[in-house]
Amino acid sequence: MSIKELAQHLNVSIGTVSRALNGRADVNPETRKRVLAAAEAMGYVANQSGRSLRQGTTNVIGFTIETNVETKSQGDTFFMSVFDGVQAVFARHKLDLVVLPCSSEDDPFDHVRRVVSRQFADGLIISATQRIDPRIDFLIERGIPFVTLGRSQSGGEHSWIDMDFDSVATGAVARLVARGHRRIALANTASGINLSYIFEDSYRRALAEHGIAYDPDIVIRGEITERGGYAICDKLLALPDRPTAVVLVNESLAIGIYRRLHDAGLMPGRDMAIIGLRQSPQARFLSPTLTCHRLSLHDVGVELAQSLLATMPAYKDLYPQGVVQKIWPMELVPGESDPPLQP
Amino acid sequence: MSIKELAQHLNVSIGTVSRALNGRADVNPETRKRVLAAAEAMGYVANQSGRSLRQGTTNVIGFTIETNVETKSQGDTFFMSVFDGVQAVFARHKLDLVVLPCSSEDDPFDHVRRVVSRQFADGLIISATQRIDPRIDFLIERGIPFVTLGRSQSGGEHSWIDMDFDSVATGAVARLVARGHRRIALANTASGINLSYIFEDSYRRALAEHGIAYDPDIVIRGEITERGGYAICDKLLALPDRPTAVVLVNESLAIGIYRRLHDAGLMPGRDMAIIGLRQSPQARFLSPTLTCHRLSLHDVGVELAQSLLATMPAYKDLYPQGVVQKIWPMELVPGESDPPLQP
DNA sequence: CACCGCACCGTAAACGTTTGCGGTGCAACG
DNA sequence: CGTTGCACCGCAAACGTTTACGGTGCGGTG
Repeated sequence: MSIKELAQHLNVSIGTVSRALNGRADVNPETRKRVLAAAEAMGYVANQSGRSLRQGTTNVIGFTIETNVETKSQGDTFFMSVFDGVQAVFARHKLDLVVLPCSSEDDPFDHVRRVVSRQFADGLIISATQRIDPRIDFLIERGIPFVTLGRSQSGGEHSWIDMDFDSVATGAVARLVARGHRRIALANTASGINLSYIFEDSYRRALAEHGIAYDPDIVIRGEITERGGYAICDKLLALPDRPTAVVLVNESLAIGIYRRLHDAGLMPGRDMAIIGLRQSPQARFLSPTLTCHRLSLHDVGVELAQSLLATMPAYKDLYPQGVVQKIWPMELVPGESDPPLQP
Repeated sequence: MSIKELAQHLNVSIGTVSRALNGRADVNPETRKRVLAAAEAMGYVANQSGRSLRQGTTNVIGFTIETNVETKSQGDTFFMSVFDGVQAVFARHKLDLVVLPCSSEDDPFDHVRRVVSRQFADGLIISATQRIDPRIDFLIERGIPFVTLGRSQSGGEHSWIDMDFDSVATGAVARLVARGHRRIALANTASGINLSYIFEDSYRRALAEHGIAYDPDIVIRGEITERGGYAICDKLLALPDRPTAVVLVNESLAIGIYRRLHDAGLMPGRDMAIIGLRQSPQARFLSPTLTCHRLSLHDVGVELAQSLLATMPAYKDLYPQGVVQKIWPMELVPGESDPPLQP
């Protein structure tokens, strides 16, 4: 079912059919109606390869994720919610979202290079940014429109959306200090993801502001999974001078930490104050409830999509915001896991 | 950087370049080496649109998922593991996996139709199969190679992989009966997903085998989320003749059920026996530990990929298994959540 | 009546590949 | 030396679009 068949069925030239379908001006309204009707009836839809060969554009946006659940995971419904927001925007422009998973055996840089050379997409959304991320320099050099979900120190000016981990870390420390805590641990991720640096820097700055000395012994890095949380809590409990509170870089850790405390006959909150990151469905159902932070991932997705379009020449007029670098606010949701310290 | 530039840089015809790169026989080993070296050096890689326009093939496999987290979908971690297995197979054949998320505002059938008409992929993996699933008939009619993750009653013969929910349901009932339970509830999903029918049928059959009457009051359907679990448990606790055990169609429910029991001053296991479905990271860290079922999602992904290739003409010789319809075993992992009933 | 402008449409080139076909040159064979 | 076979390579068509360009016919204007 090619445009040629459709054309000779209608007794017009293929040029006219193409113009009619693409909404060009110089075509008789009457014939346009005929063409549209016939296309609908015969189920014609333009071949994507032919079209993109001619126009050099695919109408596809790629979203890279990493399938390494152990170290990079963001929680169980994180990406699904973001995708939903992204699609809400793209649907209005007849753009299709495709997710390009980078397998755990593959290198993220190689992955992006392959994606680019295969010309899958007109634009890319990159997640899990590293502190030094060669993908960013590469994409800038190649002139591929892209946005990252997460900041980086790499490369030149580019659009990114990130969450306000700075405020979360400093706010959590301040809140714990106000509640009498002085020995505040940090549970961080061991991966090179930029978030881990931002989070730890802010944590250290907040400690300094409250006149608390930084103690590397209570900054533990590990897998940001339930199992990782268990292991991290294990190490904290083994310390001679046990911390009274811990700030988490990821809410999945909370599950494991709760479990480890229970196994030691201790009670989360009372025996160790805990502040988690994002209000995930699981964290919401912990007992005692986890103090964490509200965040609309759907809206993050919307913002990602709009920022990407703003960098694409074809959509510049519709989204004139230019380069956007936005830190998304996270609002603290008080729970029962960080009560005032009992002397 | 087209094949033409590469060719005139090498002083050969584009045909020769193409043949050299594609490993055809009738090309001088010496020139092939030159071509490969030059392609590598100049960073040439064949334009996908041109190639697929000519050959009618994209070397891409699509995997549809639904981002409607509330009702249908498994979470991120479920699919990430599956993707990883799928890619392990595809990588050997230079096939690329792209994930095609169906937004929560979109209809899954329309989504698949758009995917097909856009000619994104040479083959498809379809998840979240409905009991009656028009996508299956559509794909068969169009002759698109595909596999489904999940059975269905629709359409003709096609390949599918599914998990052994039958054995899980009957095994769970049998185990609970052996431990003294007679009043066994079922927490099911309210969506039209085929799994819910299979699960409930098996549950009813198992009850009958043990001479227990089916009671619709203790079969509760709702969202398969933590919140859904809370609501379902709410209903169970409100019943005049409270069940002593509950079988779950999804392990996320367990989190909410545990929470609801705690809120009522009850203890999971002791006051209500619980058997979950899959051994997820969250479920593993519940306390008391959840009795559930082990399952290698990576292997499911591998099987999905192989079964799909078996239906594609180009790979038939490598994967000669034909139509495969496989029920994947799930092995019970005993936990503390279903102890013998105390009289 | 001659001319112009305009609305509409057909023609054909171009996008980057792959591949069947034919052609060249060389070695081997009779 | 003539013929054949073979290894290798160039030529050009084809895939399905989009789009610049030119052409036709018509109504309107001078």
